[in-house]
Amino acid sequence: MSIKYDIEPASLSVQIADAIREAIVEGRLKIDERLPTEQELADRFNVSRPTVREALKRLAAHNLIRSRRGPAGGTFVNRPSEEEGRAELATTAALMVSLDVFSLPEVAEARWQLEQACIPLAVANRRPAELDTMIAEVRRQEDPDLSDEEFCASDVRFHRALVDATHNPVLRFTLATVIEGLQPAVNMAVYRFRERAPLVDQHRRLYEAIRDEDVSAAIEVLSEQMTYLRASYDRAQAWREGRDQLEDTQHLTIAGEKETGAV
Amino acid sequence: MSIKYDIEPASLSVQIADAIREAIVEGRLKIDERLPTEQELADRFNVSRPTVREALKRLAAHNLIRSRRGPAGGTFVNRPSEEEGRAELATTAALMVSLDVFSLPEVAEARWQLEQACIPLAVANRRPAELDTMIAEVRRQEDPDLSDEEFCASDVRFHRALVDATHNPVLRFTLATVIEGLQPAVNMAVYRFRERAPLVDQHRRLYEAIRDEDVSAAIEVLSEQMTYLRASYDRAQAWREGRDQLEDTQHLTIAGEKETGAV
DNA sequence: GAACTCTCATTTGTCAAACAAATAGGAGCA
DNA sequence: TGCTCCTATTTGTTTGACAAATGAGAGTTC
Repeated sequence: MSIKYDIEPASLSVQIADAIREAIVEGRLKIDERLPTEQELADRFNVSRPTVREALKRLAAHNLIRSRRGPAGGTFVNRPSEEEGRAELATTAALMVSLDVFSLPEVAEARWQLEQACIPLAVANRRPAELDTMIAEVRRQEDPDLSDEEFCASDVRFHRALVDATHNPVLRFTLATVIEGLQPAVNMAVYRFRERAPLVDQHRRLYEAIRDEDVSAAIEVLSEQMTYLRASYDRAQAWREGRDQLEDTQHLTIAGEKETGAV
Repeated sequence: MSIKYDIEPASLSVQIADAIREAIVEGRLKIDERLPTEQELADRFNVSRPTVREALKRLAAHNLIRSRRGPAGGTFVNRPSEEEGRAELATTAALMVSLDVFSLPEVAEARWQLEQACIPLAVANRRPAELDTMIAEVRRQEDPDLSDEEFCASDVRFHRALVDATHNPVLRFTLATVIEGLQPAVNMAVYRFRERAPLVDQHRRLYEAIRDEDVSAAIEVLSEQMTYLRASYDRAQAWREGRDQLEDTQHLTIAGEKETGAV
């Protein structure tokens, strides 16, 4: 299969997208610089405008470019922000776990090890802002009226604050995969199979350990939480596999498939 | 800025892409299932075929779909593979470091902590295959005739084998960001500022520690390597910042911008 | 009857020309 | 000077068409 991709040339829109992408990565197109107009690009590459537009949409899908209409408009090179990159990592990861590429216990083990790796730096570099966020989320999680969705979201924010406390952008970036991508999807898959109280208690103790600069205590709490979660994950994973047996063959209906009318 | 995105509706191609993406994620479109033809989609969404195609290209950019021509052709939902997901993470990360979103010392610190996190699992789960790969790469790195590019590539393969040894797909997936994305770019940025011999020696001792199931020794070697690299990174970072001062304003020339002739 | 070749219908890939919509800048005017 | 309106530019979208790939079936030959 991969051989086929080598011998037969990629479609024109792919070639053009790659060429522009390369120009951006190598710095020939600088950040915030304006690209030629679509018509000019079409002329230069000897293709039609729709083909150029397909290429640009490929790049836009990765947030490499932005477009504006009007005389001062055009297509511009986007400055890659850490935030947008994190979002892309997160959606990629969420897709994979939602389509069962990863099993829940695997996610649990990975998250455990990765968050553990953050503890020493978090203890060393944490600032009041992150501590405030953590304890605020703990208090929110203690509210029994909190919806399941909000509890899961708060859980994610708590763990993100832990990673933020390292004050290392690369760690924050990399762990977006598990914290903002995998964990939300996992949370929604398992929230029926666990209790809130133990988690909140663990969060509070984790906060206290970070606050008191006690690395080993923090690691201990984290291990405890992951041991607890692993049991829930096992139950949820079993349920997931059972569910797959009797999945109903839903007919294809794509959302938004209707009269858009006001075109 | 974000407000603007909320009030003004996204372009049609974005709306359609999101709708189809949602259908995939929610399972209404199953893996390897065939989507309606482009003309059918255009009719259903009440848009033209080029608009549908732009939407499909957005999804294709994320490897969510594939297309084939012919009677049995069409557009199909891709099974997301761990490998493709890793590639996407890696390219995203490589883009960010090549455009100076991250500083080299930050990358060093993150990589150190993250690889450390892999050591316990690697020691517990390593198999002969990974050990063989590691020692093979060490031997290759000892060859003084090896080109700089090949040495850097071997370095990446060695560290990837370390992560592979954990036999945890989520860890392998997540660390692709640093191992396959950041590290190659960093290597090319710093290879002039370090010696090979210490690195190869460290790699050999790291291999031996993993082989002998000695966690603390492995972590020790890793710390040593990161301490050594940090100095190189600092020098390279200083050079990078100096280079930015006098960057020449290259004129825009996009590669492949020529007569494609055989269209 | 089996196997081979050829034609054909289907579907994506690409092109061409046009209109719609947004918008910045300038002409005209008070 | 400052306001309004017009206009040119550029992306967004439509329509219609042709090119290229390719699987399936008809027809032919052994």
